[in-house]
Amino acid sequence: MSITRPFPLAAAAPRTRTSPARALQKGQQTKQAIVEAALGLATHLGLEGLSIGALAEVMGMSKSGVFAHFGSREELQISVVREYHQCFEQEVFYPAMSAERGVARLRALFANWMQRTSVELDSGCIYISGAVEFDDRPGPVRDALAESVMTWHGAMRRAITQAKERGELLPGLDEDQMLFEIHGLILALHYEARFLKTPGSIARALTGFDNILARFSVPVPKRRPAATPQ
Amino acid sequence: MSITRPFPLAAAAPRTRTSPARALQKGQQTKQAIVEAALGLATHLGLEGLSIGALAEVMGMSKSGVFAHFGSREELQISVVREYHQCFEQEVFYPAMSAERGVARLRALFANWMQRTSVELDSGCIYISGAVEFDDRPGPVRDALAESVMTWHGAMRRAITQAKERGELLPGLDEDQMLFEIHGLILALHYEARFLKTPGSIARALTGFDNILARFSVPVPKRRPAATPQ
DNA sequence: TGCAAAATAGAACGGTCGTTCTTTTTTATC
DNA sequence: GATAAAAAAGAACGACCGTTCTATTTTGCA
Repeated sequence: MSITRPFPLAAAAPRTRTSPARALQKGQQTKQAIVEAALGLATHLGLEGLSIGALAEVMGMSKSGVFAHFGSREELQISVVREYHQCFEQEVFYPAMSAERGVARLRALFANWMQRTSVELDSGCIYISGAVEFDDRPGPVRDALAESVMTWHGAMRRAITQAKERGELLPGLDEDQMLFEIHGLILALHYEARFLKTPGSIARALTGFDNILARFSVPVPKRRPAATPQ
Repeated sequence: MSITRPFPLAAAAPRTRTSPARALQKGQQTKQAIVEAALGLATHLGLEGLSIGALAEVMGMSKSGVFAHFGSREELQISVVREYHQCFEQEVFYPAMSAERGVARLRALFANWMQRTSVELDSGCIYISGAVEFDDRPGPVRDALAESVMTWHGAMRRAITQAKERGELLPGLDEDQMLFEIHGLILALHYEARFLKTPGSIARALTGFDNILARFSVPVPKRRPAATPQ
C-alpha cells in the first residue's frame, strides 16, 4: 500500500500501547491539514518550489512545528504526492466508474482527466510538473511520482482493454499505443491552455480524442471520419 | 528582433565611440561561453534551478564576474532562452529545410524535433520544462519562452500549410488541430522517455505521427489504415 | 485532577541564494 | 608603453533554505 516506507516517522505507531482507538487524533488531523495546504502550494510552485517556511506561514505555525510531522522535506514531498494521488482518484477515477464499461467509461475517464489538467483555473497537475522536475533526479520522490502515474495509466489501459473485449474497439488495437496518444493530448492541453493560454484548447483535445477513437473503432457505419470534425 | 529589451545591459553599446569594429571583443566571447554553459546547466536543472554560483564554478570564475555580464538573474535566464532558440533552429529547423517542401519536410521537422526532445540522452528541452516552471509566473522570462515556442510552432504550421497547398494533405485540414496533436506526441515522448523511462517511446511517437498523417492524407490508395501499423 | 507523552514553538546552525559594493587585473587603443 | 575603459575578483549584505536542539504548551488517558 505505502510507496517507499511503511508510514512517515513513528506516526503509525500506536500513541500508547493501550490505545488502539481509531478516531484520528489531534496530531494526525493537523498533519492532514498541513499536507492539504502543501498540495495547494505545490500545484502552484511545484514540488521543488514547495518550502517549509512558506507552508508554515500558510498554516499559521512555526517551521519546526510543521517540520516535525515529516522529519524531512523529502518525506513532505512524498506525502504531497500521496495526497494528490488520492485527490486524483477521487476526482478523476471513481466518478468515471459509474459510466458503463467500455468506450463510455473511457470517454468519462478522459473527460475527467482533462478537467483535472486544465479546467481547474489555477493549480497545475503535479504528475506533469513533477515529471519535469524529477526526470533526471532519482530518489524516493521520483519513485513515488512514477508509481502513482503508472497506477493511473494502468487504470486507463484497463478501460481500453475492456472496450476492446466488449467489441467496441478493434481487436488488433495496441493499448499502449492508444494510451500514448491519449496521454499526448492531455499533455498538449496542459501546455497550451496553461502556458501558452491558447483559447479553445479543450475543444482541440476533445477532437483529438474523437479522432483516435474513430481510428480504433470497429467500422460499423460506412462513413469515413472527416478531417476536421466539429 | 530582440524579445524584451534591445540587448542585455550596455553590452551592445560600442566599446568606445571610435571602435565600430566587429570582431567579437573579449567580454562578448566570454559572455557567449557563459551562456552556453548556463544552457547546459539549465537543460538539467531547469531555468529556475539555474544558479549563478553553480554557473560561476563551472566557468571557473567568481560569482560577481559572471553576474556582471547580465545584471540580473532574470536577464541571464532570458539569454539562455535565446541561446536555446538558436540551438533549436540550428539542430531542428534548418536541417529540415533541405528536405523537399511538403510532407517530406514536415516529417523531417518532426524527426528532428523528436531527436532534440528525447534522444539527446541527458539534457531535457527547455521549451517543455520552462512551460511547467513559468505557466503561472508572468514576466519577461515567460514572455521570451512563449515567443520562442510560438515562433517554432509557426514554422511547423507553415510546413503543414505547404503540404496542404501541394495537395499532399486534405484541403479541409485544420492546421492548428494537426499541430496540437503532433505537439502532444512530442510531449508524450518527452514524458515517457525521460521520466518514466518507457522503452520504445520513440517508435510510439513515430507511429502516432504516421497515424495522424494517414488520417489527414488525401486518400490516393483505397486502403484503410491499420489499427496498429508499427 | 495529575502525569506522561505528544505536539508545537523558538532560537540557532551552516549553507546558498541574488545582489551590491570596492578593488584589482586585463584589455584595447593612442 | 602609457592610459582609460572594460572585465573580473573579492568581500559583504540580507534573505531564505532545511535541519537540529531545547523549551514550552497541549493533549489523552488513568
